[in-house]
Amino acid sequence: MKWKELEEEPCSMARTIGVIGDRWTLLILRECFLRTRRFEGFQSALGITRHLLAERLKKLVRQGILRRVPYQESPKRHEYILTQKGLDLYPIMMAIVHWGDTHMVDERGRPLLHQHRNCGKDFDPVMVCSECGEPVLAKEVHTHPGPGARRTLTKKETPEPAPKAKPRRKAA
Amino acid sequence: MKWKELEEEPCSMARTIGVIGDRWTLLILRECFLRTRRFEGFQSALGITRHLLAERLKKLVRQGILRRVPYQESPKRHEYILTQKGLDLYPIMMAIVHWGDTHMVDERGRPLLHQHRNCGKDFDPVMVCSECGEPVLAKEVHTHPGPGARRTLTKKETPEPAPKAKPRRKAA
DNA sequence: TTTGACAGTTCAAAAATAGAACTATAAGAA
DNA sequence: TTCTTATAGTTCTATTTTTGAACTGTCAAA
Repeated sequence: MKWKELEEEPCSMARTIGVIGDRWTLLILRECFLRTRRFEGFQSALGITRHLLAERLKKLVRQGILRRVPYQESPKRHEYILTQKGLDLYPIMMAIVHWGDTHMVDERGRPLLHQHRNCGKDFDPVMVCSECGEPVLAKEVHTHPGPGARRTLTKKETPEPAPKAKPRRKAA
Repeated sequence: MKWKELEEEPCSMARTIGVIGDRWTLLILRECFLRTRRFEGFQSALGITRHLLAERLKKLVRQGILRRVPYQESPKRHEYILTQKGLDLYPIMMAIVHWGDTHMVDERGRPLLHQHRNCGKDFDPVMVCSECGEPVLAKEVHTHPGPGARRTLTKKETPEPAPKAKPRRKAA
């Protein structure tokens, strides 16, 4: 599977991964949410090669996640600002940070805390159900095909020549 | 920055990205949540090369995200099961899917719907504040250093030789 | 005895990334 | 005027990753 194809898969996850699913892109987006806007800012914060940075920024602009906005004439210079589509990535970023906070911290504790202006407290993100408001656990979720479905992902196009599913081995 | 170093950054996001932040790993994890457990299952569902699949599975096992469990003797065979640490990735997966559902669907609609067993309805994941229960918007969040902080990310080790920040250009 | 399922491993070729240098514009300093 | 610095890239080669395809080994069933 080529990465271009990913974006055409009938799977919202594959499509999203096709857009933001690589390490540098995720780190660039983290910087965006930390208010970095300029080429040099990204480069020095991340240590990414200038070549790759230029390429990734272009892709994010093409995808409508960042907007390239002029901030100075002669020489013309631009900064990169999150669009609404980009801002909508926030729950993904927070979910990633929260998993790291839970499973990847050392004895010193969390590197970064998040304060919710609304209530003034440091918080964790909690994923709840839009319908009943309760926290969602993986085990409580059943997936089923929606209108845009076809197959779950690539699945070799061959229509399963002979699905004979006889148990042929003794169980352990 | 090498990828090994990423995991040692004082940033929960960088550390998490070091573990799951590549395209194939995310797709493998998606398959895990769709109940795929075996090597051949992953391989045929994703079209990933066997070489990379073996490598990625090994890494996920090393990281404690998957457990390699024997399901048959002679020949010995194993399947890959999500640990609790792995199950905790669910909010990340759901956040990714939800962004795709919002921004990457075609006219046909969503490929996959998620039903919450608790309330019986198809739902969207909503990120709320653990303290006040309200949905969290990026603009309402203020980040500040926690106990494990040092710097936000790599930041060239040089301590800013001369940070003279005089405005030297006319604004646009 | 041959075939097929399963879970990998091996190896050459192609693609992506790293690292470093180079280009260009313009302001300010010497 | 010339030199240096800031910013935002581009270009080039070397290294690393990923792909694609074939190969290995165990066992069961035909």
